Amino acid sequence: MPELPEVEVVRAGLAPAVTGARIAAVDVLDERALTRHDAASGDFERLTTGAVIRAVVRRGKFLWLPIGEVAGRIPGDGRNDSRPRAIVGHLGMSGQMLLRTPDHPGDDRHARIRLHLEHPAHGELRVDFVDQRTFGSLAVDRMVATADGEVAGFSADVTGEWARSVPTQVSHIARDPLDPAFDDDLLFERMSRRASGVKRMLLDQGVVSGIGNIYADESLWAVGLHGEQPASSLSRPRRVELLRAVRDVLGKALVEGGTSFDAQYVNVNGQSGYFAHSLNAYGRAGEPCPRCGTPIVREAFMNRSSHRCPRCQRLRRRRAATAR
DNA sequence: CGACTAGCCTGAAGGC
DNA sequence: TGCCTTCAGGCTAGTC
Repeated sequence: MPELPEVEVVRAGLAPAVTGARIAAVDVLDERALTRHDAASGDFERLTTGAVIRAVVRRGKFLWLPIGEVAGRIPGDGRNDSRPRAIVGHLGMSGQMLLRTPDHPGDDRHARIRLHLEHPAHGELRVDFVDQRTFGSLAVDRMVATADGEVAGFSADVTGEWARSVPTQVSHIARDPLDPAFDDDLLFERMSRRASGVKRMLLDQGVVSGIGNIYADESLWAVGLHGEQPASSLSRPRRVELLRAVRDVLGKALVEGGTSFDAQYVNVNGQSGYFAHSLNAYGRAGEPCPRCGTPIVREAFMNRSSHRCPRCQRLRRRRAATAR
């Protein structure tokens, strides 16, 4: 469930608590949480233990924590590679980053990885990576300079030496629509070359990141577009409209998620339904469209579901294609 | 290169 | 009561 707004809530909650903290110890409780960690680069525990967390950064649905040296020691493999590293995290479907006190009972059935931290101001604390369905993961990764030279993602501090670097695992992920460096014209241009449906494109993290099934459906509902409408068939004004809707939907969800956020408990499971009460199409099959009253329909799409209003969101075929 | 799909995974919910 | 199927869906790797 976590899409851009939920991941940003996690980032914003985590950042003040862990920035500047030293990783005193690491418990890997389930190796499956390290599926994206390249074992050849070194042992996850060894690469992280002793490191200091410099920031918490997000691009789309990816989070990363740049880590640096502490007390004269550079955590690493000793191969004298000075490129900075980061702990990269993806929450997958059910991942959570739970901020806890060190004495919190360790009875979490789905706790996969624990980071025991020492913060100069806040003392000892713990970050538990909890993930029921194990689609999420943590990894240590090298950082590379961003292709456009701009700040890599969203964080409070954009002046650190890591600010214009992105983990290699995230380098192929496009910027998200709320990123100040997002290139609107580049997106519109790429749409011209997309014969596939506009929803498929919205979900392609290499084109525009941060959007999942929920906010894709909501954005398409907002502008009255059918998800199977070929991206290349949209006029420029329609593309502009769609991007504006995406930003609006993500932004509103962010505000709502942010207001219901409890700093002591970073929950991204969607259980508290950050945005659930303001959904217009997603998950509302059979219920009246808030705009026209026609029942919302649910349709199979890419091994999941699409929700749309059959009246407001019609497929508009080109005249040439339907000529009889 | 773009387009598209299988597979990864667990727990809740519904049918019989 | 209990077994079975379906559903949730982000991402990667692979084919065409």
